[in-house]
Amino acid sequence: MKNVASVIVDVPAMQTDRTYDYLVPDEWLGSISPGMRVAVPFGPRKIQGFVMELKEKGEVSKLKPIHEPMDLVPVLNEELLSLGNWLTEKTLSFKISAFQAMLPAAMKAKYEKYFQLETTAEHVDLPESLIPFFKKGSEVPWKVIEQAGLLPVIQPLVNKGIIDVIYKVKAKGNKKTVRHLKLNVSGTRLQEVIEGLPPQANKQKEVLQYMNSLGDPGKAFLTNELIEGAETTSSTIKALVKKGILIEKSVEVYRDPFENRVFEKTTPLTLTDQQREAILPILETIEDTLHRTFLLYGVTGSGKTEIYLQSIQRVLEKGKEAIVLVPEISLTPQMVHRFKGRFGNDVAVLHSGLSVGEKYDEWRKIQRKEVKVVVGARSAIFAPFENLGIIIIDEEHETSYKQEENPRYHARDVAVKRAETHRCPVILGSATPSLESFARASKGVYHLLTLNKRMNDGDLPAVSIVDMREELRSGNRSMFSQELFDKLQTRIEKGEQTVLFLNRRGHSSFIMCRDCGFVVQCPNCDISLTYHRFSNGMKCHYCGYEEHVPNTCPECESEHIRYFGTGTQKVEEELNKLLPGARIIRMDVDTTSRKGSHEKLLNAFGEGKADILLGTQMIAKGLDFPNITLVGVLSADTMLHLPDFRAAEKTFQLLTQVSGRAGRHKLPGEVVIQTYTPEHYSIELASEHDYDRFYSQEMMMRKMGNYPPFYYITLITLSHEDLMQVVSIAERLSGFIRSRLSQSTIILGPSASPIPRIKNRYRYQCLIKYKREPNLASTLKTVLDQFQQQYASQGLSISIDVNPYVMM
DNA sequence: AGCACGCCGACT
DNA sequence: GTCGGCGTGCTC
Repeated sequence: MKNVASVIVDVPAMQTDRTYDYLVPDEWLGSISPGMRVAVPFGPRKIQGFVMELKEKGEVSKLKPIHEPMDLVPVLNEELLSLGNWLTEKTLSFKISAFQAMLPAAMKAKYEKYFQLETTAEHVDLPESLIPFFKKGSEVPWKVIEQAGLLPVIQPLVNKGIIDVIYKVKAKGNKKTVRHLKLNVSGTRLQEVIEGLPPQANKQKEVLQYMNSLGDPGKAFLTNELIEGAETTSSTIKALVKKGILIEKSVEVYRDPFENRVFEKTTPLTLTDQQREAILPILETIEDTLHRTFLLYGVTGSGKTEIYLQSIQRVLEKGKEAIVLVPEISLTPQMVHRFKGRFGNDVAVLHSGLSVGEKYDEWRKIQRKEVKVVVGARSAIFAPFENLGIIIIDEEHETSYKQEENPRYHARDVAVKRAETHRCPVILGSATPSLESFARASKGVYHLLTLNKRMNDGDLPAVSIVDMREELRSGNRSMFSQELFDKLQTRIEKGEQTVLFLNRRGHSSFIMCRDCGFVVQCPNCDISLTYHRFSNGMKCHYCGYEEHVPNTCPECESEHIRYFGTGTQKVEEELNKLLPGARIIRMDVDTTSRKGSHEKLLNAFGEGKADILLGTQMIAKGLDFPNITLVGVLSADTMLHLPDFRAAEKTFQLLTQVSGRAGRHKLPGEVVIQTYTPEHYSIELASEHDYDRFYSQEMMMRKMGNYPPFYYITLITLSHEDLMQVVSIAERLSGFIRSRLSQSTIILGPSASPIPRIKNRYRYQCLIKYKREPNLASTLKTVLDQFQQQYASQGLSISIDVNPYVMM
């Protein structure tokens, strides 16, 4: 009899990253299976865990029983369980973190401690101060006692066993339910029942008649529905329930984030010759149930989405399911519309704009096989489909597909892994593919599909580069070049729309003294504080530290202290000054933080309610309005100077992306790029829409620098409160790694991280570059084992990022 | 991660 | 002599 369950417990630590065995109590036998969440005792606590397998015998003799199951059906199927193990190995994360990453946040357990009065001790005299708390029941949350400052009072009682500490595992409030009411008597007996009611119960009789009059007697009513329909009150209904004539039942309902929204049904468009050529190999792969990865390289406006849609169509016809990944912010309403328009209610949407509860509901639809297509951000790659027919990753080059916390996975890798198991195609789509993917396509690892014509046969917009140094020399100190300003003005006169793009990354406003150059820094982190207008304060991006803007320079007491950098607000102000009549919509974190505001602003712009759309990264993609004829990039080079070997690639991608917003329809588009480094190849080639040349140029740079795609990289970051400690540990660590890895592997460092201190912890890092390193995984595991165990107690922490995208 | 168990300083 | 500091080690 398999009545022992091995369980991964919810304790993300090196020492607990393994299974623990528990007894399955008889009452749950048969109803607990692998992939379910269970509440288990762990030491004195009670915590959540995932059942990995059922077996006959435990590893140890004394097994504790499972406290209770937390699911009726497994939340992780066999595929996802093994995917979790794979993920753990690839990313060197804890198993529990991998499993949790695959589920909606609502499924992460919450823990609460309670004080409980021993039942046998009920008549014991409690200290007076405690009596009010235990008056209502024998359980009181730990927090309540703590806040009342009574922990010292209660402690001795706990020691004496008069009061126990109990631990509860709480599922976060997730299921939303409504009450359904049904008749409990058959239609034929109903008249009898009505007649049997007391004569004064007129209202009750009416309700029953009403329910009877509406067709089949088994029909369920919502409470509200019934109250309205039968013109009655809840007390009447309660009475009927009490008499057992009506039965009441809680039924799970979904919160529908797209409630009351009609999606116009669309039908497949006729493909262009080029599109037909591109889709053919995909359809063949679907037909033959093969795994293949395609790189769909198509210029903006070339109709990639239609290829996705028609490929999915074929997959659905074969009775299979599809996952579509889109970048976090660009999970634009427009994208959702296109999918919902084509596939209607077969689509679930999973993205960060949804509440925890809404995400849970969408996930449940997938689990219950109520949908066939999921459109979502990174984590949607774990959608619990069992019969996957295709995985699509749109804007494949986007870095948001890499998770920057444990498990540090890349959705692209997971996609390929899942597609292998399901024997289905993966489509990576982009107008500016990542170097990694394009290199793979060139080597034939991926199959390259090219769309180099725009669907409307329109030309790509003309791009002009403005050298801002020249502007400065000729006396223009504003943030708009003459050219951009002129063009902006013409658009407004003609009633056409402009998108102004401000790249704020690495350019956030900081406070600087103009006399001595002093920059206000965070006391805990080695980074300058960011100016926030609404609070007139300065905030640290990394630790949240906040202080007021000083009136005088703390260093030289000069009063010439002001903020630098260009925020969207500042641009807006200047625009208002220069073009008083222009209507501007500003999109940044401040204006889009409220739910749905992102969409609202975009809609307003689409409806022509503004002349200028001003924003940061978030407006770079998805935006597709016919009246946009001008795109301005205020400073193209801000991210070029970040300590990141992908800086040029990111700049090129962003500029290309932004330029693609102009002239997508009938009107021709123009793009103005302002920069201080016009000669940089990423800017120059972006202006010429020349991906191929950019690719070969950048490949050369990567080759010279021994960076991906020529080398794989892994970044190890150590942090510690004590500078001397990190340095010496980092030295030992790099020595150890060097001794274990092959000769051809390059190990850089240890050196201070680009941000050498965060939250008062000093940070050192080692960068490993390798082509083939079979020992890497085992070496890194050993590193974690030895160093973490050795140093965790002394406050050291180690983070390992395989294929990092953020080097800070 | 928590939590208990266990061994050394400043207090009734 | 005890209360309590947090180092060490375990949790099926």
